[in-house]
Amino acid sequence: MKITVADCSAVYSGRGDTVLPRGIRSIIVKNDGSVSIHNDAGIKPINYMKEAKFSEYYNSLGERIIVFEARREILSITIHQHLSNFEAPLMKDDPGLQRDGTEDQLQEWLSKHMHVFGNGFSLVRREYPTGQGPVDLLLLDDKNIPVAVEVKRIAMIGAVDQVRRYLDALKNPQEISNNDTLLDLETNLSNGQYDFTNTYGILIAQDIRPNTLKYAEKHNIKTLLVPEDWKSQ
Amino acid sequence: MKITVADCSAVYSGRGDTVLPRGIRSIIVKNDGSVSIHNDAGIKPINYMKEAKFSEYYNSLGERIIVFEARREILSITIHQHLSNFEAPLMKDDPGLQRDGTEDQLQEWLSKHMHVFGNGFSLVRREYPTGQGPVDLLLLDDKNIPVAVEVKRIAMIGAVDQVRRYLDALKNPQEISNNDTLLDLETNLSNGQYDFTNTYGILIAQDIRPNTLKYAEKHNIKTLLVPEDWKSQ
DNA sequence: ACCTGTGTTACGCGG
DNA sequence: CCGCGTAGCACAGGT
Repeated sequence: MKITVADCSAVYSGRGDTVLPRGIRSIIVKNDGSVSIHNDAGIKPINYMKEAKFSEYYNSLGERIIVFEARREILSITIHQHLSNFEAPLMKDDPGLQRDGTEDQLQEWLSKHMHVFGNGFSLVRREYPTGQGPVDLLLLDDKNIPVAVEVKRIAMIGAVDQVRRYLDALKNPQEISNNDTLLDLETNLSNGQYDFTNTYGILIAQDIRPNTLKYAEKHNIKTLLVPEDWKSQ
Repeated sequence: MKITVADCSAVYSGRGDTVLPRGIRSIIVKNDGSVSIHNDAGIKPINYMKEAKFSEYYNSLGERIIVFEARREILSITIHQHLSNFEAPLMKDDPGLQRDGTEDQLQEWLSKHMHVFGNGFSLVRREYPTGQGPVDLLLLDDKNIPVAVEVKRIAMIGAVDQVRRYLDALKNPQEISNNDTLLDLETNLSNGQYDFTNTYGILIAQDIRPNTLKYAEKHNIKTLLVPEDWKSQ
Protein backbone atom coordinates (compact mmCIF):
# COMPACT_ATOMS: atom_id res chain seq x y z
CA MET A 1 0.00 0.00 0.00
CA LYS A 2 1.34 3.34 -1.11
CA ILE A 3 0.56 6.69 0.43
CA THR A 4 1.09 9.99 -1.29
CA VAL A 5 0.63 13.28 0.50
CA ALA A 6 -0.18 16.03 -1.94
CA ASP A 7 -1.97 19.25 -2.60
CA CYS A 8 -4.58 17.79 -4.90
CA SER A 9 -8.03 18.10 -6.37
CA ALA A 10 -10.30 15.43 -7.79
CA VAL A 11 -13.29 14.82 -10.00
CA TYR A 12 -15.38 11.67 -9.77
CA SER A 13 -18.04 10.53 -12.16
CA GLY A 14 -19.85 7.22 -12.10
CA ARG A 15 -22.42 6.20 -9.58
CA GLY A 16 -22.65 9.88 -8.82
CA ASP A 17 -20.77 13.05 -9.63
CA THR A 18 -18.50 14.88 -7.25
CA VAL A 19 -15.88 17.60 -7.30
CA LEU A 20 -13.20 17.84 -4.65
CA PRO A 21 -11.61 21.29 -4.40
CA ARG A 22 -7.88 21.69 -3.98
CA GLY A 23 -6.43 20.74 -0.63
CA ILE A 24 -3.72 18.76 1.11
CA ARG A 25 -4.67 15.12 1.60
CA SER A 26 -3.38 11.57 1.74
CA ILE A 27 -3.91 9.46 -1.33
CA ILE A 28 -3.82 5.76 -0.55
CA VAL A 29 -3.39 3.19 -3.30
CA LYS A 30 -3.76 -0.41 -2.24
CA ASN A 31 -2.40 -3.57 -3.76
CA ASP A 32 -5.73 -4.51 -5.36
CA GLY A 33 -5.90 -1.18 -7.17
CA SER A 34 -8.26 0.51 -4.72
CA VAL A 35 -7.67 4.23 -4.20
CA SER A 36 -8.89 6.46 -1.39
CA ILE A 37 -8.36 10.14 -0.73
CA HIS A 38 -8.40 10.85 2.99
CA ASN A 39 -8.64 14.09 4.91
CA ASP A 40 -7.66 14.37 8.55
CA ALA A 41 -11.00 13.38 10.06
CA GLY A 42 -13.45 10.51 10.15
CA ILE A 43 -13.38 6.98 8.88
CA LYS A 44 -14.56 7.27 5.32
CA PRO A 45 -12.42 8.54 2.49
CA ILE A 46 -13.59 11.72 0.72
CA ASN A 47 -13.18 10.17 -2.71
CA TYR A 48 -12.42 6.58 -3.56
CA MET A 49 -12.71 3.86 -6.11
CA LYS A 50 -12.02 0.20 -5.77
CA GLU A 51 -10.03 -2.19 -7.90
CA ALA A 52 -9.31 0.39 -10.55
CA LYS A 53 -6.66 0.65 -13.22
CA PHE A 54 -4.83 3.93 -13.48
CA SER A 55 -2.97 5.93 -16.07
CA GLU A 56 -1.03 9.16 -15.73
CA TYR A 57 -0.80 12.38 -17.71
CA TYR A 58 0.57 15.85 -17.32
CA ASN A 59 -1.50 18.95 -17.93
CA SER A 60 -0.30 22.23 -19.46
CA LEU A 61 0.86 23.45 -16.07
CA GLY A 62 3.05 20.41 -15.72
CA GLU A 63 0.83 19.00 -12.97
CA ARG A 64 0.46 15.26 -12.78
CA ILE A 65 -3.02 13.88 -13.37
CA ILE A 66 -3.81 10.33 -12.31
CA VAL A 67 -6.91 8.80 -13.83
CA PHE A 68 -8.46 5.72 -12.22
CA GLU A 69 -11.00 3.79 -14.25
CA ALA A 70 -13.28 0.79 -13.76
CA ARG A 71 -16.89 -0.23 -14.27
CA ARG A 72 -18.10 2.88 -16.06
CA GLU A 73 -16.60 4.97 -13.27
CA ILE A 74 -13.78 7.43 -13.47
CA LEU A 75 -11.81 9.23 -10.79
CA SER A 76 -9.34 11.86 -11.88
CA ILE A 77 -6.87 13.23 -9.36
CA THR A 78 -4.77 16.29 -10.11
CA ILE A 79 -1.57 16.63 -8.14
CA HIS A 80 -0.94 20.35 -7.80
CA GLN A 81 1.99 19.79 -5.53
CA HIS A 82 3.55 16.56 -4.43
CA LEU A 83 4.61 16.65 -0.80
CA SER A 84 5.73 13.19 0.27
CA ASN A 85 5.53 9.47 -0.31
CA PHE A 86 5.37 6.40 1.86
CA GLU A 87 5.35 2.73 1.06
CA ALA A 88 3.79 0.27 3.49
CA PRO A 89 4.49 -3.36 2.55
CA LEU A 90 1.53 -5.31 3.90
CA MET A 91 0.48 -8.95 3.79
CA LYS A 92 -0.87 -10.42 0.60
CA ASP A 93 -3.52 -12.47 2.34
CA ASP A 94 -4.75 -10.92 5.50
CA PRO A 95 -6.33 -13.45 7.90
CA GLY A 96 -9.29 -11.08 8.15
CA LEU A 97 -11.81 -10.13 10.78
CA GLN A 98 -13.75 -12.54 12.94
CA ARG A 99 -17.15 -11.19 13.87
CA ASP A 100 -19.14 -12.31 16.84
CA GLY A 101 -22.84 -11.97 17.54
CA THR A 102 -23.78 -11.36 13.92
CA GLU A 103 -27.30 -11.75 12.67
CA ASP A 104 -26.29 -14.99 11.06
CA GLN A 105 -25.05 -16.43 14.35
CA LEU A 106 -28.18 -15.22 16.06
CA GLN A 107 -30.29 -16.91 13.40
CA GLU A 108 -28.34 -20.13 13.84
CA TRP A 109 -28.76 -20.00 17.59
CA LEU A 110 -32.48 -19.31 17.37
CA SER A 111 -32.95 -22.22 14.99
CA LYS A 112 -31.73 -24.43 17.82
CA HIS A 113 -33.60 -22.73 20.64
CA MET A 114 -37.22 -22.82 19.57
CA HIS A 115 -38.41 -22.41 23.13
CA VAL A 116 -37.67 -18.69 22.81
CA PHE A 117 -40.73 -18.44 20.58
CA GLY A 118 -42.99 -20.31 22.99
CA ASN A 119 -44.23 -23.85 23.46
CA GLY A 120 -44.75 -26.15 20.54
CA PHE A 121 -42.78 -24.26 17.94
CA SER A 122 -40.68 -26.19 15.47
CA LEU A 123 -38.30 -25.23 12.69
CA VAL A 124 -39.20 -25.89 9.08
CA ARG A 125 -36.10 -24.31 7.66
CA ARG A 126 -33.74 -21.34 7.73
CA GLU A 127 -33.77 -18.95 4.79
CA TYR A 128 -37.10 -20.18 3.51
CA PRO A 129 -37.77 -18.78 0.03
CA THR A 130 -40.88 -16.64 -0.36
CA GLY A 131 -40.72 -15.18 -3.82
CA GLN A 132 -39.77 -11.85 -2.24
CA GLY A 133 -36.46 -13.07 -0.94
CA PRO A 134 -35.90 -15.68 1.75
CA VAL A 135 -37.40 -15.26 5.19
CA ASP A 136 -34.88 -15.84 7.98
CA LEU A 137 -36.77 -18.65 9.67
CA LEU A 138 -39.94 -20.51 8.83
CA LEU A 139 -41.52 -22.17 11.87
CA LEU A 140 -44.64 -24.12 12.66
CA ASP A 141 -46.44 -23.05 15.82
CA ASP A 142 -48.30 -25.29 18.24
CA LYS A 143 -51.32 -25.27 15.92
CA ASN A 144 -49.15 -26.13 12.90
CA ILE A 145 -49.60 -22.67 11.47
CA PRO A 146 -46.53 -21.52 9.54
CA VAL A 147 -44.77 -18.50 11.03
CA ALA A 148 -42.37 -16.18 9.20
CA VAL A 149 -39.61 -14.99 11.50
CA GLU A 150 -37.34 -12.06 10.76
CA VAL A 151 -34.19 -11.92 12.86
CA LYS A 152 -32.32 -8.68 13.53
CA ARG A 153 -29.69 -7.43 15.89
CA ILE A 154 -31.35 -4.04 15.98
CA ALA A 155 -34.82 -3.87 14.50
CA MET A 156 -35.80 -0.68 12.79
CA ILE A 157 -38.86 0.21 10.81
CA GLY A 158 -37.65 -1.45 7.60
CA ALA A 159 -37.59 -4.83 9.34
CA VAL A 160 -41.36 -4.67 9.77
CA ASP A 161 -41.78 -3.95 6.08
CA GLN A 162 -39.58 -6.93 5.31
CA VAL A 163 -41.91 -9.20 7.27
CA ARG A 164 -44.93 -7.69 5.56
CA ARG A 165 -43.41 -8.43 2.15
CA TYR A 166 -42.65 -12.02 3.11
CA LEU A 167 -46.12 -12.66 4.51
CA ASP A 168 -47.62 -11.09 1.45
CA ALA A 169 -45.59 -13.33 -0.82
CA LEU A 170 -46.35 -16.46 1.21
CA LYS A 171 -50.07 -15.80 1.16
CA ASN A 172 -50.07 -15.10 -2.56
CA PRO A 173 -47.70 -17.70 -3.98
CA GLN A 174 -49.19 -17.30 -7.45
CA GLU A 175 -47.22 -14.12 -7.82
CA ILE A 176 -43.96 -15.29 -9.21
CA SER A 177 -41.10 -12.86 -9.26
CA ASN A 178 -38.56 -12.74 -12.05
CA ASN A 179 -35.91 -12.86 -9.44
CA ASP A 180 -37.02 -16.05 -7.86
CA THR A 181 -34.38 -18.68 -7.98
CA LEU A 182 -35.07 -22.20 -9.09
CA LEU A 183 -34.70 -23.11 -5.47
CA ASP A 184 -37.51 -20.70 -4.68
CA LEU A 185 -39.86 -22.30 -7.11
CA GLU A 186 -38.99 -25.88 -6.31
CA THR A 187 -39.26 -25.30 -2.63
CA ASN A 188 -42.55 -23.54 -2.92
CA LEU A 189 -43.97 -26.30 -5.05
CA SER A 190 -42.67 -29.13 -2.92
CA ASN A 191 -43.96 -27.33 0.13
CA GLY A 192 -47.51 -27.02 -1.05
CA GLN A 193 -48.00 -29.03 2.12
CA TYR A 194 -47.90 -25.82 4.12
CA ASP A 195 -51.08 -23.87 4.37
CA PHE A 196 -50.19 -20.22 4.54
CA THR A 197 -53.70 -18.82 4.82
CA ASN A 198 -53.30 -18.13 8.53
CA THR A 199 -49.58 -17.49 8.52
CA TYR A 200 -48.29 -14.65 10.64
CA GLY A 201 -45.00 -12.90 11.32
CA ILE A 202 -42.63 -12.53 14.23
CA LEU A 203 -39.89 -9.93 14.45
CA ILE A 204 -37.24 -11.01 16.91
CA ALA A 205 -34.23 -8.87 17.80
CA GLN A 206 -31.84 -7.91 20.54
CA ASP A 207 -33.15 -4.39 20.37
CA ILE A 208 -36.39 -3.11 18.90
CA ARG A 209 -36.81 0.63 18.53
CA PRO A 210 -39.96 2.13 20.06
CA ASN A 211 -41.36 3.34 16.74
CA THR A 212 -40.65 -0.02 15.21
CA LEU A 213 -42.54 -1.70 18.03
CA LYS A 214 -45.58 0.46 17.36
CA TYR A 215 -45.40 -0.05 13.65
CA ALA A 216 -45.16 -3.83 14.08
CA GLU A 217 -48.11 -3.85 16.43
CA LYS A 218 -50.15 -1.83 13.97
CA HIS A 219 -49.55 -4.45 11.32
CA ASN A 220 -50.15 -7.42 13.59
CA ILE A 221 -46.58 -8.58 13.56
CA LYS A 222 -45.49 -10.06 16.84
CA THR A 223 -42.29 -8.85 18.42
CA LEU A 224 -39.87 -10.70 20.66
CA LEU A 225 -36.60 -9.82 22.32
CA VAL A 226 -33.69 -12.24 22.29
CA PRO A 227 -32.49 -13.16 25.80
CA GLU A 228 -29.55 -10.88 26.54
CA ASP A 229 -27.32 -13.80 27.45
CA TRP A 230 -28.16 -15.86 24.36
CA LYS A 231 -24.53 -16.36 23.48
CA SER A 232 -23.86 -18.21 26.70
CA GLN A 233 -26.96 -20.41 26.59
CA MET B 1 -2.54 12.06 10.27
CA LYS B 2 -0.13 9.42 11.50
CA ILE B 3 0.44 6.05 9.93
CA THR B 4 2.02 3.12 11.71
CA VAL B 5 2.88 -0.09 9.93
CA ALA B 6 2.97 -2.99 12.34
CA ASP B 7 2.42 -6.65 12.95
CA CYS B 8 -0.66 -6.26 15.07
CA SER B 9 -3.86 -7.80 16.35
CA ALA B 10 -7.01 -6.17 17.63
CA VAL B 11 -10.12 -6.73 19.67
CA TYR B 12 -13.18 -4.56 19.34
CA SER B 13 -16.21 -4.48 21.55
CA GLY B 14 -19.06 -2.05 21.36
CA ARG B 15 -21.71 -1.98 18.68
CA GLY B 16 -20.59 -5.51 17.93
CA ASP B 17 -17.72 -7.79 18.87
CA THR B 18 -14.80 -8.61 16.63
CA VAL B 19 -11.40 -10.21 16.83
CA LEU B 20 -8.66 -9.43 14.36
CA PRO B 21 -5.91 -12.05 14.23
CA ARG B 22 -2.28 -11.08 14.03
CA GLY B 23 -1.09 -9.62 10.74
CA ILE B 24 0.82 -6.76 9.13
CA ARG B 25 -1.36 -3.72 8.58
CA SER B 26 -1.42 0.06 8.46
CA ILE B 27 -2.84 1.82 11.47
CA ILE B 28 -4.04 5.31 10.66
CA VAL B 29 -4.71 7.82 13.41
CA LYS B 30 -6.30 11.05 12.31
CA ASN B 31 -6.25 14.47 13.85
CA ASP B 32 -9.76 14.13 15.28
CA GLY B 33 -8.83 10.94 17.10
CA SER B 34 -10.29 8.54 14.55
CA VAL B 35 -8.36 5.28 14.08
CA SER B 36 -8.56 2.82 11.24
CA ILE B 37 -6.71 -0.43 10.65
CA HIS B 38 -6.28 -1.07 6.93
CA ASN B 39 -5.23 -4.16 5.04
CA ASP B 40 -4.01 -4.03 1.46
CA ALA B 41 -7.41 -4.32 -0.25
CA GLY B 42 -10.72 -2.54 -0.46
CA ILE B 43 -12.01 0.79 0.76
CA LYS B 44 -13.20 0.05 4.26
CA PRO B 45 -10.89 -0.38 7.21
CA ILE B 46 -10.94 -3.76 8.95
CA ASN B 47 -11.31 -2.20 12.36
CA TYR B 48 -11.88 1.41 13.23
CA MET B 49 -13.28 3.84 15.73
CA LYS B 50 -13.97 7.48 15.41
CA GLU B 51 -13.08 10.41 17.63
CA ALA B 52 -11.64 8.21 20.33
CA LYS B 53 -9.23 8.88 23.14
CA PHE B 54 -6.35 6.48 23.53
CA SER B 55 -4.05 5.24 26.23
CA GLU B 56 -1.05 2.93 26.04
CA TYR B 57 0.21 -0.01 28.05
CA TYR B 58 2.77 -2.76 27.76
CA ASN B 59 1.94 -6.39 28.28
CA SER B 60 4.13 -9.01 29.90
CA LEU B 61 5.85 -9.69 26.58
CA GLY B 62 6.81 -6.06 26.30
CA GLU B 63 4.36 -5.53 23.45
CA ARG B 64 2.69 -2.17 23.20
CA ILE B 65 -1.09 -2.14 23.60
CA ILE B 66 -3.05 0.87 22.47
CA VAL B 67 -6.57 1.17 23.78
CA PHE B 68 -9.03 3.49 22.08
CA GLU B 69 -12.20 4.35 23.93
CA ALA B 70 -15.37 6.34 23.29
CA ARG B 71 -19.13 6.00 23.59
CA ARG B 72 -19.26 2.63 25.33
CA GLU B 73 -16.94 1.23 22.68
CA ILE B 74 -13.43 -0.05 23.04
CA LEU B 75 -10.80 -0.97 20.50
CA SER B 76 -7.63 -2.56 21.75
CA ILE B 77 -4.68 -2.89 19.38
CA THR B 78 -1.66 -5.00 20.27
CA ILE B 79 1.56 -4.11 18.47
CA HIS B 80 3.51 -7.36 18.20
CA GLN B 81 6.16 -5.74 16.09
CA HIS B 82 6.48 -2.16 15.04
CA LEU B 83 7.71 -1.82 11.47
CA SER B 84 7.56 1.83 10.41
CA ASN B 85 6.01 5.21 10.96
CA PHE B 86 4.87 8.04 8.76
CA GLU B 87 3.49 11.47 9.53
CA ALA B 88 1.29 13.22 6.98
CA PRO B 89 0.58 16.83 7.93
CA LEU B 90 -2.82 17.58 6.40
CA MET B 91 -5.12 20.60 6.40
CA LYS B 92 -7.10 21.47 9.50
CA ASP B 93 -10.20 22.43 7.59
CA ASP B 94 -10.63 20.56 4.38
CA PRO B 95 -12.86 22.39 1.87
CA GLY B 96 -14.76 19.12 1.49
CA LEU B 97 -16.59 17.36 -1.26
CA GLN B 98 -19.13 18.94 -3.58
CA ARG B 99 -21.75 16.46 -4.71
CA ASP B 100 -23.76 16.81 -7.85
CA GLY B 101 -27.03 15.18 -8.77
CA THR B 102 -27.89 14.25 -5.20
CA GLU B 103 -31.39 13.32 -4.18
CA ASP B 104 -31.74 16.72 -2.58
CA GLN B 105 -30.88 18.51 -5.82
CA LEU B 106 -33.21 16.23 -7.71
CA GLN B 107 -35.97 17.03 -5.25
CA GLU B 108 -35.28 20.76 -5.62
CA TRP B 109 -35.36 20.47 -9.41
CA LEU B 110 -38.58 18.48 -9.40
CA SER B 111 -40.24 21.01 -7.13
CA LYS B 112 -39.70 23.52 -9.95
CA HIS B 113 -40.63 21.24 -12.83
CA MET B 114 -44.10 20.02 -12.00
CA HIS B 115 -44.79 19.19 -15.63
CA VAL B 116 -42.77 16.02 -15.16
CA PHE B 117 -45.69 14.67 -13.13
CA GLY B 118 -48.30 15.58 -15.75
CA ASN B 119 -50.71 18.43 -16.36
CA GLY B 120 -52.25 20.39 -13.55
CA PHE B 121 -49.88 19.34 -10.77
CA SER B 122 -48.82 21.91 -8.22
CA LEU B 123 -46.47 21.89 -5.27
CA VAL B 124 -47.79 22.16 -1.75
CA ARG B 125 -44.43 21.82 -0.11
CA ARG B 126 -41.17 19.92 0.06
CA GLU B 127 -40.51 17.68 3.07
CA TYR B 128 -44.15 17.62 4.08
CA PRO B 129 -44.51 16.06 7.54
CA THR B 130 -46.64 12.94 7.77
CA GLY B 131 -46.23 11.67 11.29
CA GLN B 132 -44.01 8.91 9.87
CA GLY B 133 -41.31 11.27 8.75
CA PRO B 134 -41.51 13.88 6.02
CA VAL B 135 -42.54 12.92 2.50
CA ASP B 136 -40.21 14.39 -0.12
CA LEU B 137 -42.86 16.33 -2.01
CA LEU B 138 -46.53 16.89 -1.42
CA LEU B 139 -48.39 17.86 -4.59
CA LEU B 140 -51.95 18.52 -5.63
CA ASP B 141 -53.00 16.89 -8.88
CA ASP B 142 -55.38 18.29 -11.47
CA LYS B 143 -58.34 17.20 -9.35
CA ASN B 144 -56.83 18.78 -6.21
CA ILE B 145 -56.11 15.38 -4.73
CA PRO B 146 -52.97 15.43 -2.56
CA VAL B 147 -50.14 13.25 -3.87
CA ALA B 148 -47.20 11.97 -1.82
CA VAL B 149 -44.04 11.87 -3.91
CA GLU B 150 -40.93 9.96 -2.95
CA VAL B 151 -37.80 10.99 -4.83
CA LYS B 152 -34.85 8.64 -5.28
CA ARG B 153 -31.78 8.42 -7.43
CA ILE B 154 -32.09 4.68 -7.56
CA ALA B 155 -35.36 3.24 -6.31
CA MET B 156 -35.25 -0.10 -4.59
CA ILE B 157 -37.91 -2.02 -2.79
CA GLY B 158 -37.62 -0.07 0.44
CA ALA B 159 -38.65 3.11 -1.36
CA VAL B 160 -42.07 1.62 -2.03
CA ASP B 161 -42.45 0.79 1.64
CA GLN B 162 -41.53 4.35 2.49
CA VAL B 163 -44.38 5.63 0.32
CA ARG B 164 -46.76 3.13 1.86
CA ARG B 165 -45.84 4.35 5.33
CA TYR B 166 -46.38 7.98 4.34
CA LEU B 167 -49.75 7.31 2.71
CA ASP B 168 -50.78 5.31 5.71
CA ALA B 169 -49.85 8.13 8.05
CA LEU B 170 -51.54 10.78 5.90
CA LYS B 171 -54.78 8.81 5.74
CA ASN B 172 -54.78 8.16 9.46
CA PRO B 173 -53.60 11.43 10.95
CA GLN B 174 -54.99 10.51 14.35
CA GLU B 175 -51.98 8.30 14.88
CA ILE B 176 -49.46 10.62 16.39
CA SER B 177 -45.94 9.34 16.63
CA ASN B 178 -43.66 10.11 19.53
CA ASN B 179 -41.08 11.19 17.06
CA ASP B 180 -43.17 13.83 15.39
CA THR B 181 -41.68 17.23 15.66
CA LEU B 182 -43.66 20.24 16.71
CA LEU B 183 -43.45 21.29 13.09
CA ASP B 184 -45.14 18.03 12.16
CA LEU B 185 -48.03 18.62 14.46
CA GLU B 186 -48.49 22.29 13.64
CA THR B 187 -48.33 21.67 9.95
CA ASN B 188 -50.75 18.83 10.12
CA LEU B 189 -53.19 20.90 12.09
CA SER B 190 -52.91 23.98 9.93
CA ASN B 191 -53.28 21.81 6.87
CA GLY B 192 -56.52 20.21 7.84
CA GLN B 193 -57.53 21.90 4.59
CA TYR B 194 -56.17 18.95 2.66
CA ASP B 195 -58.42 15.97 2.24
CA PHE B 196 -56.26 12.88 2.22
CA THR B 197 -59.01 10.31 1.75
CA ASN B 198 -58.11 9.80 -1.92
CA THR B 199 -54.42 10.55 -1.64
CA TYR B 200 -52.02 8.38 -3.60
CA GLY B 201 -48.30 7.97 -4.02
CA ILE B 202 -45.76 8.48 -6.76
CA LEU B 203 -42.26 7.06 -6.74
CA ILE B 204 -40.01 9.03 -9.05
CA ALA B 205 -36.38 8.13 -9.69
CA GLN B 206 -33.63 8.10 -12.25
CA ASP B 207 -33.58 4.34 -12.06
CA ILE B 208 -36.25 1.98 -10.77
CA ARG B 209 -35.32 -1.66 -10.34
CA PRO B 210 -37.62 -4.20 -12.04
CA ASN B 211 -38.73 -5.83 -8.80
CA THR B 212 -39.37 -2.45 -7.30
CA LEU B 213 -41.52 -1.53 -10.29
CA LYS B 214 -43.65 -4.63 -9.79
CA TYR B 215 -43.92 -4.13 -6.08
CA ALA B 216 -45.00 -0.52 -6.55
CA GLU B 217 -47.59 -1.56 -9.12
CA LYS B 218 -48.94 -4.19 -6.77
CA HIS B 219 -49.53 -1.54 -4.15
CA ASN B 220 -50.97 1.03 -6.53
CA ILE B 221 -48.07 3.38 -6.27
CA LYS B 222 -47.33 5.16 -9.51
CA THR B 223 -43.81 5.18 -10.84
CA LEU B 224 -42.08 7.79 -12.96
CA LEU B 225 -38.61 8.16 -14.38
CA VAL B 226 -36.77 11.47 -14.21
CA PRO B 227 -35.75 12.74 -17.66
CA GLU B 228 -32.17 11.71 -18.17
CA ASP B 229 -31.10 15.23 -19.00
CA TRP B 230 -32.83 16.84 -16.05
CA LYS B 231 -29.71 18.64 -14.92
CA SER B 232 -29.54 20.62 -18.15
CA GLN B 233 -33.22 21.52 -18.27
C1' DA C 1 -28.22 11.79 23.36
C1' DC C 2 -31.46 9.36 20.14
C1' DC C 3 -33.90 8.84 15.73
C1' DT C 4 -34.40 9.19 10.53
C1' DG C 5 -32.71 9.01 5.94
C1' DT C 6 -28.94 9.23 2.44
C1' DG C 7 -24.73 7.30 0.39
C1' DT C 8 -20.34 6.95 -5.40
C1' DT C 9 -22.76 3.51 0.99
C1' DA C 10 -19.04 -1.16 0.93
C1' DC C 11 -19.22 -5.88 1.09
C1' DG C 12 -20.61 -10.67 0.60
C1' DC C 13 -23.66 -14.09 -1.38
C1' DG C 14 -26.41 -16.04 -4.74
C1' DG C 15 -28.05 -16.62 -9.50
C1' DC D 1 -22.93 -9.00 -14.40
C1' DC D 2 -27.26 -7.75 -11.41
C1' DG D 3 -30.20 -8.30 -7.25
C1' DC D 4 -30.73 -8.54 -2.36
C1' DG D 5 -29.56 -7.92 2.53
C1' DT D 6 -26.23 -6.89 6.22
C1' DA D 7 -23.06 -3.65 8.54
C1' DG D 8 -19.42 -2.32 14.60
C1' DC D 9 -22.34 0.53 8.22
C1' DA D 10 -20.54 6.35 8.31
C1' DC D 11 -22.39 10.66 8.08
C1' DA D 12 -25.53 14.70 8.19
C1' DG D 13 -29.52 16.84 10.07
C1' DG D 14 -33.15 17.09 13.25
C1' DT D 15 -35.12 17.10 18.12
